[in-house]
Amino acid sequence: MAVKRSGAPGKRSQRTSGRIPPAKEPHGESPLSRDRIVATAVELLDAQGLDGLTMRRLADRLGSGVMSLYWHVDSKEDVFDLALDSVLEYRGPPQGVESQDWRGDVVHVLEDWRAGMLRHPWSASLLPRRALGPNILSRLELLGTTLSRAGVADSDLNAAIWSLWNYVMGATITRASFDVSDDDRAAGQQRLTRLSERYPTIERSRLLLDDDWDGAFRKGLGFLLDGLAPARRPAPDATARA
Amino acid sequence: MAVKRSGAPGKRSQRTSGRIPPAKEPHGESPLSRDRIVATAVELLDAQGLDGLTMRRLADRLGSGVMSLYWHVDSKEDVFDLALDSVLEYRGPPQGVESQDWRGDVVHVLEDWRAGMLRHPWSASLLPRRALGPNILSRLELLGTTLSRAGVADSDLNAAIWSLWNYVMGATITRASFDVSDDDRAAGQQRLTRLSERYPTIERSRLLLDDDWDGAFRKGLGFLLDGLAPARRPAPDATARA
DNA sequence: ACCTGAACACCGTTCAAGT
DNA sequence: ACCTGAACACCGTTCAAGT
Repeated sequence: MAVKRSGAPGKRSQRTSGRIPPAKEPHGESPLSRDRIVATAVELLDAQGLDGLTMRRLADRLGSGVMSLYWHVDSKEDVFDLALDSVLEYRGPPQGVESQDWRGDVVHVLEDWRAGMLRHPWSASLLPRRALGPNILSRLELLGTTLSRAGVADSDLNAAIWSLWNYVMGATITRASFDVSDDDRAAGQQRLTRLSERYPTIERSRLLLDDDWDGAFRKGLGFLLDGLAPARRPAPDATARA
Repeated sequence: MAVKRSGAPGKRSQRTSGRIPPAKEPHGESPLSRDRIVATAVELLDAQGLDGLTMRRLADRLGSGVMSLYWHVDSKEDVFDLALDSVLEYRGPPQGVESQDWRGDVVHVLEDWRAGMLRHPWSASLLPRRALGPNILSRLELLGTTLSRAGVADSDLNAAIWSLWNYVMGATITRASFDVSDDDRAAGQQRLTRLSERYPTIERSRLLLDDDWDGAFRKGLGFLLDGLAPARRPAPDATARA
């Protein structure tokens, strides 16, 4: 029964930030560092996918021996956690402004989230398996404040947050996985057509051929937000009506 | 660039069904068969999780040499596909009845789906990575017909199906992953509390402590269905309006 | 403080045989 | 038709050393 560690700081917590780099970070044979390892891991994951990340390959790319990595990093699991969190960093939007458009705000937060994950297709499927890192927590926080400011009642807040989380994660994981090959989907639909007497409804609606992922994401999100709207407290200036 | 095969029948498609078993399937050293391999793989996955499935361990459990498996099965990937689809089998509900309660119907379909995946926690996270097997297609078909019968317009049908799919997948994957350890969530919330100035909203709402998964699932699904309701065509007997 | 190679206990799969 | 062991090219990580 593997127990997931929730991001314990690790034995040696060395932060590289705050010290001036020796003016030679770009390439060259710079010394190993936690940050460099994580950055290279992300490169490797982007290029080769989840299975492509290997401690040995990672060391190769860094021009070091495999075991050198283990000085900076606890395990391969650790590398996954760090890579994931580094990729989900969020540069907040103009937070000061009190927007009037709550729907637009929520949509923006979630589309940014989705886009961030799709830029690193391995990240979406990795995320739910891992402990929630600081960057994920701050995205959840942002979602929470946006919804709260939009007027969602406290008693509905958690359910609202999780329902949006579920929607975004489901959509993004699905999209990132299917995106591998469109031929596949076409082949799938063809198979469907051949079996149209078994799956008449989704065959008729051409469910597997619809490739407007962004549009479908927005439309479905619209449904969910429509359903969420009544959960909002009546705005101060609106007529109260249960 | 790994290409996902969409369930091609494989070189040797041998169906065991339709022949009378030699009256000794239960244990004993029955001969290897595709079905026996798949069943044992599911056992192993249930017991040890995704990483626990190994061709070598699988062969051990079956009392055979490793390479014997490869006669019945193309690869480990193949085993995953077969195990997944076998677990998602759907014994349809009383299909004949024309229910009046479209919401109840949809909720039932989706809760059954979720429950099925949670019975095999590895299945949810595996599903989106794989080609859609026949059993998944028939669940999508069932969802489609239920929505269609409920009156969802054809032009909204695909978006409605995918939004519900996204929701169910996101919820189930999240639940199946977090379920490993509750201590973790508690620890997470404690860390949150320590950092409450950074995440005040979700700290206050105790987002990470809420452990009523089933309730949250149903409530969020309620939001989504509320939003979906207007997408229905006015029922024949209702007053048409917009 | 940081890096290393040898070694261990594993993997999935190819291949050439066995019955 | 079905099963097998040896072998290959990999894994992550421990350990005992090196500087």
